[in-house]
Amino acid sequence: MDTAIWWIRRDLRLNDNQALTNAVKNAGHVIPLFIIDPQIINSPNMSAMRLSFLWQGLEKLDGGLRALGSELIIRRGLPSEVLTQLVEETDAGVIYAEADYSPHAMQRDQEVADQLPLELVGGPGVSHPEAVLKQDGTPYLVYTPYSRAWKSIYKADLIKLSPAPELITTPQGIISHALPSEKNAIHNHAFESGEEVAQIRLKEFISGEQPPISQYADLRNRMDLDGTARLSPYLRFGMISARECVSAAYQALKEAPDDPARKSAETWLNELIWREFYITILYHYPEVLKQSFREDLRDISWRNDEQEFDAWCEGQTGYPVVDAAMRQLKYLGWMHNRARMIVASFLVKDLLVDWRWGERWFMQHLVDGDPAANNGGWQWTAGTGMDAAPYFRIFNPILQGKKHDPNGDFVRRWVPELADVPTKYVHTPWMMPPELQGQINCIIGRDYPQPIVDHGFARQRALAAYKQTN
DNA sequence: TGAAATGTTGGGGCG
DNA sequence: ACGCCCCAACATTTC
Repeated sequence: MDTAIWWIRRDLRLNDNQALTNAVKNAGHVIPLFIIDPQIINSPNMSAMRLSFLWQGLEKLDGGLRALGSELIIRRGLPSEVLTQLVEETDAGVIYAEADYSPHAMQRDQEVADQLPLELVGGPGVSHPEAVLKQDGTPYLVYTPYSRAWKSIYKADLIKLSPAPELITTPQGIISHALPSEKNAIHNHAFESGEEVAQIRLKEFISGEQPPISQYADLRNRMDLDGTARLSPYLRFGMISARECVSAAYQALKEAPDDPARKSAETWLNELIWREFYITILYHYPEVLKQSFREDLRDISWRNDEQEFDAWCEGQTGYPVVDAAMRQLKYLGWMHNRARMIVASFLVKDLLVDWRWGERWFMQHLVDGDPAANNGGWQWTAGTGMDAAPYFRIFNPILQGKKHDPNGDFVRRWVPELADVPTKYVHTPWMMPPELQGQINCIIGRDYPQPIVDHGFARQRALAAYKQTN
């Protein structure tokens, strides 16, 4: 077996890459291949920013490969056809790829495996979806027991990272297609693509440079601060491995036995395990992409008002925190985790819009957009998922703003109309006395919208709508 | 990884 | 000195 194809999908990295490691170990020649699958690229759920992030990530990967004596081969087409063709061309004896458990990927890989020697190794998370199960062999549906079982299986000393290869030998003269010409159309300053950036970000986060991990538990909910790791886009494309992140979390836990730091490391580890939980759920229950997990909540009479949905999308609801977050999403292709919960609760509960509308909008805009985590998050907020928030848990956008953006800096940054609103009114600008509105040249209803719905009223309406299905 | 409604307690003003 | 009321602060229940 002299030639192996390393089929790259969501593992754009050289470090701790089991597919790559296997290929290098078991074959003299390795062909790193990325297939531009028109089905994925042209999907209505694709985001322009996510695509740009991908193209730029591929360029970075190509650079890394060239430093090791190799290069990235790019082909366009249906994966099974492209691979058949390339195997014929190069006489490759095996294809290594990192497993991907989303329904679309599983079907694609099955088609390939039916015709070609495909070896799936590793995966998007630390755990295999079949590995963490209850005594009776069925998947956990509640997070806490799941995480307990997860931690008892994947202990710190079990996670051994494999270093990047020192040399990759790739046959010369294999035809590679160019990346699309619009690949550099969007440059995201908040999330520069590539494995190198991801590595730096993880190290800074752990060592406590910019957002100190020792205060993560306290600061992670502050929308006005950079209290989170901001690694989600890199995890989404495997520019850093989940194993490396978990390993780093364990390390931080070991080195910080006292409280603020210890609790922070534990909290971050749990966030990573939430990711594993949702990957596992989607693997066992792929139908959650189509409908609510809970059967008793499948026929809520959503209002689905298109105008209100548009106002939500564009950050024009009149609730400053909601609008700031939605504009942050559009601008950065990323939203703070706390903000995701707030805007999701607002859409689903206050506006009574089907959670799937919000799920789709997020997929169309998030650089880190991933079906498992995104669906899990939306079903959690809507109360329709497993171990979800109870239906009566309705976020108050004003209180959430005051609590998690206490000075209003997050609002002022993303909603410039409100830049001069004093902190007292920054989360309730419609309460400003008319004189003040004139003074700062921010007339509510003219320069910034009135709230499109009264939260108190909307809350009652949501409770009634959810109760009706029970 | 909520918020609102309702219940309880205790200090202080006051007749 | 006493009972009464008010209400903030906190606790519990409910959605």
